[in-house]
Amino acid sequence: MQKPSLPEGTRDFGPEQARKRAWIFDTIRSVFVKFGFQPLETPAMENLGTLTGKYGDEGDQLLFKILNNGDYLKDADPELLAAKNSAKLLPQISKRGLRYDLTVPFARFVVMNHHALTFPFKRYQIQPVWRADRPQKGRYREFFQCDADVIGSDSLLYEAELTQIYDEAFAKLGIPVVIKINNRKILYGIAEAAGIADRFMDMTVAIDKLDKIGVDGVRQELLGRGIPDTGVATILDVLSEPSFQALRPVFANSETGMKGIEELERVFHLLGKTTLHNEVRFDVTLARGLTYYTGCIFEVAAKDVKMGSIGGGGRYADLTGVFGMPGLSGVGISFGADRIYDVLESLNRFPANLSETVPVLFVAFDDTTHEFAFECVSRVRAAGLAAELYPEPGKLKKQFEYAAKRNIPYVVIVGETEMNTGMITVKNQISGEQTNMTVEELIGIIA
RNA sequence: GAGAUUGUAGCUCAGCUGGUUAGAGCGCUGGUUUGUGGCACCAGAGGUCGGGGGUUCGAACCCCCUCAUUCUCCCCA
Repeated sequence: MQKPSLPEGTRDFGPEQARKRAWIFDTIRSVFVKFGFQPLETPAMENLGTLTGKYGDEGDQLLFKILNNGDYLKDADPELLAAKNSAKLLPQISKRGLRYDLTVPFARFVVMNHHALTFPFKRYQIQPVWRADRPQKGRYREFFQCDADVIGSDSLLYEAELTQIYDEAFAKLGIPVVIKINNRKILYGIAEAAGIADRFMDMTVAIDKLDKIGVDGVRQELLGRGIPDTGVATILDVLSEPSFQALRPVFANSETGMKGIEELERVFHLLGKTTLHNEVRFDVTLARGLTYYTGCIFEVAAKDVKMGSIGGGGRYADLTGVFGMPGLSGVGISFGADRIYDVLESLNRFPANLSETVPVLFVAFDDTTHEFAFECVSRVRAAGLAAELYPEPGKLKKQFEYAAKRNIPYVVIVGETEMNTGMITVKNQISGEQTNMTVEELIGIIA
């Protein structure tokens, strides 16, 4: 007899948790639908070639690979095997992997189905993704993402609308957030102004850490990455600017940087015509790791809770290009459902009524009354309402304890008297009040 | 991949510098109540002390190995 356990970084979700999670998904989905996004589902596994090379070297490391079926070593190169060369051996023993995010499978889907799609194509997708990461606070190896992406339009309207979606969804979820916006073009402009356009990636990785390691930390990081003193000075100077408008003089010689400012200007202009519940803030230090972002980038942080970002996204000018279909611009956002769950739990913001299961439980004394109770419970269900009948007639104590543990607010007692008169005894579990009535009257109460 | 942390009953945890039959609270089962849950009281079940090896007269406690957890770095939702 072995002790059962779960793989590292995965979890079961009991009834209570599953209800709360369903509420999160339903809430987010309702906002997606309101903005005209259509549902999409893709397989848990993709061909490995679809996934590799999309998330950088580090991302490839974090992909879960699926071992081929059957005699998977049959075609393996003996030399590679002997040399224990895992990297080169991999394609010979694994041709599939678990999806790492929902964006790349979406791009794959669009390329495969572009003939049947109407552009701009707006889809939402709520499914688990897997990363072979080291689990820690707010980080799991299996977690759900809720994505909304538009592909086939470069209109900045969508940047504004996706911001609205974030704002509305988090308002509905009851989580106060800050929605941070930046633009990769602005980051590139800074790199150009600092004369280190070729070290763009190094720069973004470094300044992304500002709120974590401080100005001095960023300076060390930049210098450590081999960026010259003059460049570092320019970069640190820019980081203190709270407004993207102030960057205009810096971008005097950077066409890309100016374009970034114009894009943000347009997005904020549109957002200015609506009312938002949460703060939307330009943040020059927002960089985000994924390599394919080219325009606006988003990140959502919960206020008052120490947690990594609970949402992120951005514009990618050419995501489908790697699948042989260049020129399709896309923009999307993602909600981290598992972290949102953790935030709601620590904020104690889940709606109270989520713990209620069914409104009424029928209990009986013997086989005869049990059968009559079965008729009664069926009539309640026929009226479209949820109801349960305790499986065994007999001791009331046991049946009442069951009702209490299940948080069932009404218990109907069906005995000989009730059966003969048709007047069932209905007990309100919260007030303790007990009254006789017909099944129809009960239906009226719980409806 | 690197570092730290924790692992004792179903759950949360005590368990002294190594010393007899390893404890508590909650939960669970039965009873006080064969037409009434929460409260109270009574009784009871439940533990290879994560696993393996070692030191010792003696190990939950010390040492080594191993597995797992949680957290930090890297990176990310």
